[in-house]
Amino acid sequence: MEHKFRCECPITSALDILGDKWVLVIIKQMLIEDKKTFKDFIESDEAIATNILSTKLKYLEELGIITKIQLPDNKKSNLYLLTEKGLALTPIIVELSIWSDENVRALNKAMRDSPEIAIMKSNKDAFIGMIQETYKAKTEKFR
Amino acid sequence: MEHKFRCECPITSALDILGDKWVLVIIKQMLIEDKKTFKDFIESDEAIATNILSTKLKYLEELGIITKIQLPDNKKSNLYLLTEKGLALTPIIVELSIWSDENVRALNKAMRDSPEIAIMKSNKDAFIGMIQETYKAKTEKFR
DNA sequence: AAAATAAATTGCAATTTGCAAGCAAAATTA
DNA sequence: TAATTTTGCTTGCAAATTGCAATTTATTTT
Repeated sequence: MEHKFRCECPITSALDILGDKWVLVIIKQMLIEDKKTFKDFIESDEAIATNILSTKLKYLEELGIITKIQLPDNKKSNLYLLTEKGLALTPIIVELSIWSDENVRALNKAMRDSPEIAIMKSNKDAFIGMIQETYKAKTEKFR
Repeated sequence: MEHKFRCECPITSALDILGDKWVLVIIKQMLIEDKKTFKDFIESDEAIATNILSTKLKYLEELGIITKIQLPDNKKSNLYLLTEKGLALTPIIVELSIWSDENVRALNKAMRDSPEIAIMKSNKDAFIGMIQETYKAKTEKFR
């Protein structure tokens, strides 16, 4: 459980947790693509390998960013849900979205455009709040 | 120069570029710790290895996130400066800062607290603008 | 001219990521 | 109820990335 941090800097410490190829992708999939089960993540466009997914889900649970839930009527599939700590990553996801739209599009010709990007930019806080409320509304029945 | 992207998602594409242990740390060091030369980065708290620094600086230059500059009076040390594309990462750095202050502090006892965090939260946009303007003011003499 | 400095590069070890296959428990189908 | 499929996860091994230590080259400084 004890995490290794490179130094005393808050930003670097955040990146000690989030700074890798998969962690924020998994958060994004939960937050805005409605992914909840192991299967959901495996079938996503990003095509994460099962061993890596398994490792990252455990890691995120240990850090309190997600929780693993067993439904009473289904003992096979688990549900992975964002905690408040995980939901609080929404502003970072939104800023990544905006930066990407403006600066990565030229490099990735295949990138899809999000119609919400204009709304997102014109009223960031409202957009962030809306995403978080939508997520809570969709998941509260499982908790 | 051609970058590999995992899929069509803008957020994942941003993370294909930024999602690793070092890229955003280097950006942070330039933006708010005034690091400009190879030596500056090497001597930082994060203690990046020279081979990795060298690789990442080339990578960031290729992507147009930083530029490498030779001063006329010094042919030995190079200056690495953020481009507009790099400066546009400021909101992401600020959001990482806020999330870390609220959610990582408990895990990293050694983390220093930033007195600016209250101002940062109360007026995000102004704070972001201030950081960007300060950076531009400090670096314009080299361009 | 000699020493020191900045910016790398190189070789090798350790860690992380990725692929393919396998496996156990639960759920579905025949 | 027996056979099959699905879900979540583990394991073995290959490939890629990261890290350390030593070396190198081109400038500056002494």
